[in-house]
Amino acid sequence: MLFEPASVLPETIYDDLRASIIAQIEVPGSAMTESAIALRFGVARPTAKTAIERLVAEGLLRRTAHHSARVPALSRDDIVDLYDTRAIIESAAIAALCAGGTIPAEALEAHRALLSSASADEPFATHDIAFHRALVAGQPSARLARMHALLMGEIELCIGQVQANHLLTAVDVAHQHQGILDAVTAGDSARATLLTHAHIVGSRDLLLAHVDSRPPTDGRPNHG
Amino acid sequence: MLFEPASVLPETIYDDLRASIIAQIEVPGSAMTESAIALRFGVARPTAKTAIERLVAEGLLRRTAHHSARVPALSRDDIVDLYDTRAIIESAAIAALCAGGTIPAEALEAHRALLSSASADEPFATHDIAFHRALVAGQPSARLARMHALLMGEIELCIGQVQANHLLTAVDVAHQHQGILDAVTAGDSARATLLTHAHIVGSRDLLLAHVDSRPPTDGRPNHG
DNA sequence: TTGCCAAGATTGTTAGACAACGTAGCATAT
DNA sequence: ATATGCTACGTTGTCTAACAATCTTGGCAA
Repeated sequence: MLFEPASVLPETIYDDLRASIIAQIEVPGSAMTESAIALRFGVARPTAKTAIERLVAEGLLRRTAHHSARVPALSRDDIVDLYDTRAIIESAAIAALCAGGTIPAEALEAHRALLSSASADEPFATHDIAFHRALVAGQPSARLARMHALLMGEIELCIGQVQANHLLTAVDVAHQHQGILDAVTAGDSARATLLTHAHIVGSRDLLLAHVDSRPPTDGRPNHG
Repeated sequence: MLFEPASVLPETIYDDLRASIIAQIEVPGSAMTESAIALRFGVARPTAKTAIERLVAEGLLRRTAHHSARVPALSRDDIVDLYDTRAIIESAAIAALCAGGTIPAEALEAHRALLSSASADEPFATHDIAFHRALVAGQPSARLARMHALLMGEIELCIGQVQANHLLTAVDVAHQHQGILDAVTAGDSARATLLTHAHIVGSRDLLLAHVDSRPPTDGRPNHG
């Protein structure tokens, strides 16, 4: 993903598990043992192991030595940290993109897809994420793109919640995206940075308000 | 490192190889095959493989499918990208540190060690790096610290060169560090951010001037 | 109730093997 | 002599099977 898809078989398992986690088919806290994954996909345990290790490296699973990997339940602090760091990285990336002044084709495509899913009232999280990924990928710094990719795994967990609970509509998101695109096209770096920051912090606050309104399903915040 | 040392044996190999690469015992371009590493450390090939994969993830090795991992020769563009991204991340981290207003104990310790190596005219790159790592680690955002750790692997490659060629003295570095510490202690976020940025960009420019003054060992800039 | 011990579960590590892929060198044809 | 295609080798990708080390859990005894 960041560098090379080293292999295809673990890649398949990785993709499948990743989708399961983000779609919250695997509830937070549930354990994923190497053996179980291996059995489920009909592969050897080491193969399942590499897939799990990739998800751990990406922050989508957590584990300690000799313990099963578990789907993390993001705390309020995690969400704040995640979005704030993302705002730093992505604002810098948009600023770098302004220097070039051209919008990547993939970003425009994702933007159109988002608009069409808005009128069809379909799930739009995928297109939202694709848009942001494309913008950052189109900017010249490879390291900044790498940082962003590392963050987006966990961010997808959050965006999935934003969409599932209808905290934002596709129209809202598309409108904010349009503003960013306009600023970049105009070469207005300050405005583009500001809008990007506001876009991200806005999503963060909506998600936080939602989390605060409904305390965690389990009443043990100080555990393990 | 970032999350958990999953295992001890690959960790040992990883540490050893990492040190070899940063000390430039392994010259850029040299190949490291899985079998060779396995033989050298007396372990199975998969064990060597995991160590190599960690180094690849950190940017200290590069490889493509069915090719040996190779120590990268950082290009001029790589150096610029690396330092500029580092400036973004680390400036943000120092700003976050100012909110707390307290200097981590490890940072002070590294600072003292740097001063003492200045008077003894010893290698100081280790303490320089430890100082920056400690400052970022002492700041509250776990994700920002993760980004920084990912960057520091390749940065160490550069700092090794700065020291080997005496582009900066330990006294210079310590003086700049002192300024950053003072600004953080005073809670002057703007000044701390500015000094951090200048410190990093200054190192970058020294290294670039050095690289420009002596063209690459091999006369093929447009290759691969 | 508390502490200890043993069994089960899980991961860490290894050995060995075969398959897939890339490269270099050789043989052949022009 | 040169260019082209093929073959053999080196390297990584992936798998199976097994043993070792470690953590947790349950039962038993004081």
